[in-house]
Amino acid sequence: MKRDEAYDRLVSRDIRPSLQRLAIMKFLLANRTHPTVEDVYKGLYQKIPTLSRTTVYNTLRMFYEKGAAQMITIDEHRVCYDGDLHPHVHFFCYHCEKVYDLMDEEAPVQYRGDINGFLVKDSQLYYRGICPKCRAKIINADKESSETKKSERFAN
Amino acid sequence: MKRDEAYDRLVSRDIRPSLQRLAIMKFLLANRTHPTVEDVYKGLYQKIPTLSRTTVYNTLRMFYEKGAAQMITIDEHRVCYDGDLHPHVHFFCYHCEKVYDLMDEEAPVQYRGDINGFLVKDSQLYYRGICPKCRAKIINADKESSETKKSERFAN
DNA sequence: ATGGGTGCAAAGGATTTGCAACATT
DNA sequence: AATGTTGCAAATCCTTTGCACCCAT
Repeated sequence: MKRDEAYDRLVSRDIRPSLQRLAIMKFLLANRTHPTVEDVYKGLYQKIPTLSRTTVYNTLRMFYEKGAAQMITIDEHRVCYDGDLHPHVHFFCYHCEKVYDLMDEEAPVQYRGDINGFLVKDSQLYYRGICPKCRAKIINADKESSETKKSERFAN
Repeated sequence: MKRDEAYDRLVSRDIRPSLQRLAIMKFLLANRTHPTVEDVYKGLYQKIPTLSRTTVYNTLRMFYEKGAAQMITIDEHRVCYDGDLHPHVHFFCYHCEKVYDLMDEEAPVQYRGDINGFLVKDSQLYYRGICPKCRAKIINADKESSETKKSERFAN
């Protein structure tokens, strides 16, 4: 049984466990929804009213740099983070703009180290498309209107 | 021998080959350096002085949506594009901030279609780390100074 | 007192939007 | 005429930076 996963995650990566850092890491471990900076900030500033976005930005970035979190750039508009360090595939729905895990899909590569002189430190496998919920919505929406929908902008 | 690869690429994806679109696609096919919007704009506005960034933004995005180019979000700060449609691995050096192709690496997955209800339209495999040139530079730089360098910010 | 951590306000920069002008069929 | 395309200017929004304050050692 693990005592404090967040605390351990921090100290094992040489990150001093300040109040804010612990709270942010706890949030990351409790919310496996690939939160953005804004998500983390909003989820936390009630408990920590003095929290600033700057701290969240700096802290999440540092978590990534120290290997304590994954940084996900699947969404062109904003970065999000993942406390789950196990390699897994991410799926971005460009209809609802959410990021999903595709756990069943194997993430075949997670190379580290040297590849032809390139020093690989982390890797990400991204799929993009439309999630099941949005597919269902789109089918219904299509029955009612004919205006251009986001899903239709993409080639099949 | 191919007549006009750019033209063919456009019309085959139902994109009307305007002057600007042709120029942008030509640029993409001639410059396999993963150009950003700014790169394309700067490379073209001498020949097409009236060209606007807006058009480059809109056009590159549309190329992606129509399947005429790859959109690469490996760099958190800006999107870049790739006229090469063959699946291949991209490497981002967070020292020089350039995107490289890792052609030797196989891109093992390029799934399309339905995965557990998720409709996959495109996929990207990204590696991040330090490129050969920057590794060499860093080794030399380390001999001279001891200030914190970008490469040192990342855990090993 | 010294260095690390935090937070505010401002700056920076990439991308999008609204709309008018233009081209094309 | 109608529709699609382009481009300017403004707006938006994510992220970073500079700096002062605070806290812990």
